[in-house]
Amino acid sequence: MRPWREGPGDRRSYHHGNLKEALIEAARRFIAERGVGGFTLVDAARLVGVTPAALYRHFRGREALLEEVAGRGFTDLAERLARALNARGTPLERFTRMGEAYLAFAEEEPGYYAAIFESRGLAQPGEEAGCRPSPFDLLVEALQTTFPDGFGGVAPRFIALEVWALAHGFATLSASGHLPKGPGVPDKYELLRAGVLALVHGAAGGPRS
Amino acid sequence: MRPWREGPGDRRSYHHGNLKEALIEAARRFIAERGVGGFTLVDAARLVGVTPAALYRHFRGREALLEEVAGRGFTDLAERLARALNARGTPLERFTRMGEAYLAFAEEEPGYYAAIFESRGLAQPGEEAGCRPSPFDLLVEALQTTFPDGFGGVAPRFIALEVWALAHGFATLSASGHLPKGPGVPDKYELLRAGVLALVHGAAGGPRS
DNA sequence: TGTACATCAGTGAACGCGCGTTCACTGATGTAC
DNA sequence: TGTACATCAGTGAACGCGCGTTCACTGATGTAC
Repeated sequence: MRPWREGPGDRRSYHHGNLKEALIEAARRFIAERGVGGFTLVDAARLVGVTPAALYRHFRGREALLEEVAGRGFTDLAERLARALNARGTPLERFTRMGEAYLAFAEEEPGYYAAIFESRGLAQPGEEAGCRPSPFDLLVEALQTTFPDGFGGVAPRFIALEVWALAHGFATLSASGHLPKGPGVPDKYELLRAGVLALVHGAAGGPRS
Repeated sequence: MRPWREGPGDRRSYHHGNLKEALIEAARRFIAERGVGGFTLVDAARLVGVTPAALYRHFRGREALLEEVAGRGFTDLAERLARALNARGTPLERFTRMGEAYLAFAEEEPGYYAAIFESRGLAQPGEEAGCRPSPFDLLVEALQTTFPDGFGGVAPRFIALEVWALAHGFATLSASGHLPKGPGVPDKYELLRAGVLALVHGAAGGPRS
């Protein structure tokens, strides 16, 4: 976490040149370390090598910066999911990789992940129509194309909520360190894969005994 | 949220008499409203009708109070789960009620729920042996007695992690308002019930097609 | 029952700190001529 | 190419605020005699 510009003797210029992006990046890192509540404008400005007041040239305030971070995270997540879904492989393989991409995003970008759920959530892509599909929409779509025979009369949105809750559960439990770890213990990727298959097939078949 | 003792003219006595309990109660409420990070000693003291300094007669500091709240929540949750598990009904009914009790706890006691996951988690009942079983232990035990035939070679702890992640996912998504609500939409209780059944049977049977 | 006194749970004032935000300012940039 | 000037992105000092924590204190309680 080296500041963009070093100490006062070392600054490249009076103008930063890329301050808005640098502040968003700093916020993302601090939220990852300390959570949304622990994030502070003063820290972000210091990391970037700028006075706290400089921030107000680019954002209306703390809340606006957080919203911007959440927006970036939202877009990033949607892109990752879409990429996994559109990759090579059988529909089931691609669907499985989408789940892995979700967990990987939460693990690699905990700042984004926290910011997203603090503000907007996963469902609303934007107010106006014509936007890119939201992560949740992508999940519903993926379920429909991966399992064209349906789920025994159960709505895809219902299954999507199950899958999403499971993935979110593993993501948050893992982030807070509450998931057991070790050599013989299955990790969250394995757990999610098995769980999603069970949810998908269990819904179609119902109880067996 | 009326203070325990009203304004200065109205105080029952110089000594509060029940300050420790009252502070824990106040903390629980404030954490429920604003999260662990948003909880403040000053607010808790004010709600109870006492100087912030009075708190230090009963707790070493903010962190100690939070730990106490987490401990209460941990015990309360374990009791609720055990009660659901030991009630009348078939094993499956009791197991189902345990899941409902978990969601109800997270909904009715969001302060406890947040405090638990901020500090200790669900698994460790205490350092020394001979403690009451933790909520997670209860879940594993319930799975074993409810499904004595096992899960097709899958370890009960594996299934327990799946079920727990699903329940935690619904609990947190619901708490942050990210679960769709409405007349025709299934609520989290219904979702959890269906999901748990799918997880349990899906694990035993594997993919069907 | 009444008095002296130790114990202890509160008070209230003060502290140092870091926060988000504001303001008048100044240094750098880039455009017009 | 050189100069004047408008624009704008930063500075730095200051603000009011609420926080957690400390300290010497004081009022209430309960016990010993």
